[in-house]
Amino acid sequence: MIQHSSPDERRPANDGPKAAARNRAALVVAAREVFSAAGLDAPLSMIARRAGVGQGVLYRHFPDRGALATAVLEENVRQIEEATAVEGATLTDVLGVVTWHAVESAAFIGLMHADGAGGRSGIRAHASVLSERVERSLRGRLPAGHRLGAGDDLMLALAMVTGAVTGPTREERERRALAAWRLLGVEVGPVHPYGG
Amino acid sequence: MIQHSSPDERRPANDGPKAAARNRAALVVAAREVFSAAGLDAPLSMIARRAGVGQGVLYRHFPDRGALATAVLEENVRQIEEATAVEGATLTDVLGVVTWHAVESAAFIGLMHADGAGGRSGIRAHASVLSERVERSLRGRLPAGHRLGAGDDLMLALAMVTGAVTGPTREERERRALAAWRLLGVEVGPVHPYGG
Amino acid sequence: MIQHSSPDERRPANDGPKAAARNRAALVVAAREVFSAAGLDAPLSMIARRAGVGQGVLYRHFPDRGALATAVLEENVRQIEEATAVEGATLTDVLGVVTWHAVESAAFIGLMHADGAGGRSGIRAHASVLSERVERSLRGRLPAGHRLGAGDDLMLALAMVTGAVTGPTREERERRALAAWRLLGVEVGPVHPYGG
Amino acid sequence: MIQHSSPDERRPANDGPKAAARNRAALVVAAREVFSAAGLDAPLSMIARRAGVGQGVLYRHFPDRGALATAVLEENVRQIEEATAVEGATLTDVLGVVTWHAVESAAFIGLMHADGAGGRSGIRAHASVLSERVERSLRGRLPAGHRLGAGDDLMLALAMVTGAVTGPTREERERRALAAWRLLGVEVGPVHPYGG
DNA sequence: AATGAATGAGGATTCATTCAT
DNA sequence: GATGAATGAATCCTCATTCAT
Repeated sequence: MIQHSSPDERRPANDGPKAAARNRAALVVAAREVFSAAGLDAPLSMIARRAGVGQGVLYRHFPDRGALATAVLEENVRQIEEATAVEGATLTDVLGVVTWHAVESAAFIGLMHADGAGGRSGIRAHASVLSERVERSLRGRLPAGHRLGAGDDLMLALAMVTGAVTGPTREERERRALAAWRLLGVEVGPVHPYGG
Repeated sequence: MIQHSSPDERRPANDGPKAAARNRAALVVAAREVFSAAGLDAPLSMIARRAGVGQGVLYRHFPDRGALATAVLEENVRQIEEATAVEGATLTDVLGVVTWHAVESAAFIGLMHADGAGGRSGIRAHASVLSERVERSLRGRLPAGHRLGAGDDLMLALAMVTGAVTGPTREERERRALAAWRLLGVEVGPVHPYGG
Repeated sequence: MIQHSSPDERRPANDGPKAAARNRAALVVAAREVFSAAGLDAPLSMIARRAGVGQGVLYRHFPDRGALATAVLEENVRQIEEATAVEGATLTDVLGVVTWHAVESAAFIGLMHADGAGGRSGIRAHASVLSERVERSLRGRLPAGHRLGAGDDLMLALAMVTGAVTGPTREERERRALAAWRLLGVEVGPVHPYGG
Repeated sequence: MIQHSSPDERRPANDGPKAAARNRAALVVAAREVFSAAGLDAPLSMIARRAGVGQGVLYRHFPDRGALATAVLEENVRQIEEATAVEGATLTDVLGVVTWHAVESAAFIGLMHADGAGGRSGIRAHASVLSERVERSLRGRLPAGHRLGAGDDLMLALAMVTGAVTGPTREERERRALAAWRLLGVEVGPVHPYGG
């Protein structure tokens, strides 16, 4: 057992427990950015640094990489559900929000549909639950007789669009996402973060 | 100086230059399998082991991970081009071959279209060349007035299909690939490795 | 995936495969010393450094801490068995060797008898096998009617002696070991590493 | 400056100074259990949690791990002294109590005799004082001419017995302790926590 | 030309300790 | 006086890469 002490070395501010919620949120934001920029394998230390917290805080809030990734997806889904809940929202409107998230979280939104090779099954498990929540949101706004109404076509189309979303810049990714929807003959509303 | 080496230390046979080509091929095969099973981040040592060669041989043939990944894609492309060269091949036939490779190399075929964030730009650079070769092959068999004839639609569609290819088993992945093509209204021939 | 390269930075000598056996032995020696001085929880990096090898070498030879500890015990047992095999060796002689190892590996020889709380069960499992080998060695030299001949008394006595072996210096530990045997009324020969 | 604190953030009751003594006692009990179950290296946070207090409280009462371990031993010694103080107590009676503690605190009672390598010298220092108190207690009840009367034999025997106390269950440990005393030819009374 | 051991940097993870509330 | 979140150093462990043989 080695003691880690060095009791006098100045210590950065400790904002106390009040910071907890703020830190968690900062971590989710940082994770979205870092995962998006550096891939799902990005060093967790990079995320902690970007969030302005110590490594320990990251681990306190998220026991592992999967929990962090899941939290980002969870946040995406929450916003999609909010958009869906808006009075009079159409499928077109909701797809705009979904597309925004696909574009923004490009690097790993695909996980929501992936369940295959490559380990990471912890993420996948929860992702499939999230996927169902997205499907429920979309299906609730799907007009009768819509061309994506049959079988799995709705989520398959979403997987196709997110799969096609690549490119170095946000603009390029959005361009590709819209082109993909067009190819599927599906109308998409303005690409927004949420509600509206 | 003291003689340390004793001539009996067994050492695997050195088959001379003949082995070189065989080793290279074994590495590409092993890489396809390992990347597919364990993701693009799989340890290179795992690939060397699976190929039955030492680590050094891997480095002799492929200076870095990207070169290896590229070699796998290169091989895919070569087979697609062969299929295209067959007298009387239709777009439908060629798409069957393309789809086979998409299904088989699911884990990283997406790289062919990706050029964005996430490092690995070495792979991306060459991948884009390969992508163009695939496009040339397909476009040569594209009937006038085909719905994917305009702009980037052809490669976008391919990106969409490969993006939708997920799932733990080969069968599931093939099912999804075919469903994706169907949703795009494109006919696909039998899903084969190459020509025929 | 992050590359760890820095291909020019001078690299310490690599003596090649020939060093493998030497390294393994150096690690066992270093482990005995370090475990003995700093306890079973000593940083493995300290052992690697003391052995003059990189961390990776340690892990190549011993996948985990338990394997290393076991290797030290294994070596102890081997020497005890050698001492037993000497023509005409008496219990008294063998106990001298056993005592030497108890004194030398004080910090963790106790593991050979411990099987209780505190995790580390990987070590314990193998240790119990080693313990049996020691018992077999001793029992083979146990005169009929010896006071430790009944039941578990032989190994219990050994546990008692090793349990009593404490102290900062080798001399102090040997003094205590001999005092403990005396208290048990058992004669012990000269305290030697092995054979004779 | 903006008011961040909202008065509704629930905060566990602060029972005032009265709680201090209760907390200290709870910590000692928790420490005995945790050290016993998880070893002397168990995380301090685990002890605080088991005691039902915050980490800070642990540090208020015990500045470091050693202080906590010492407190547990101190408590053991106090009980042994109480047992000794009983009118008419014999060595046999007192050894019963001593044995109970040896069995109960198996994991670290050995510290009382250890003073050697392996750091933790803070604990050792105080432990040696405690060791002397135990010795005084026992010696006061040692009949003239007892076989453990000479030199250090009394404490050596105790070290031997505690060193032999291993095993996963309390029963197994007690069995071994009694067998060890028997092997030393020393009679031991009923194994009890304290006095009587 | 091949083998596979060695190096060591980098990322993951755990706790001891402090401190705002 | 108590709580428990935050910090960050230390340790673990894994490979990419080199190189003696």
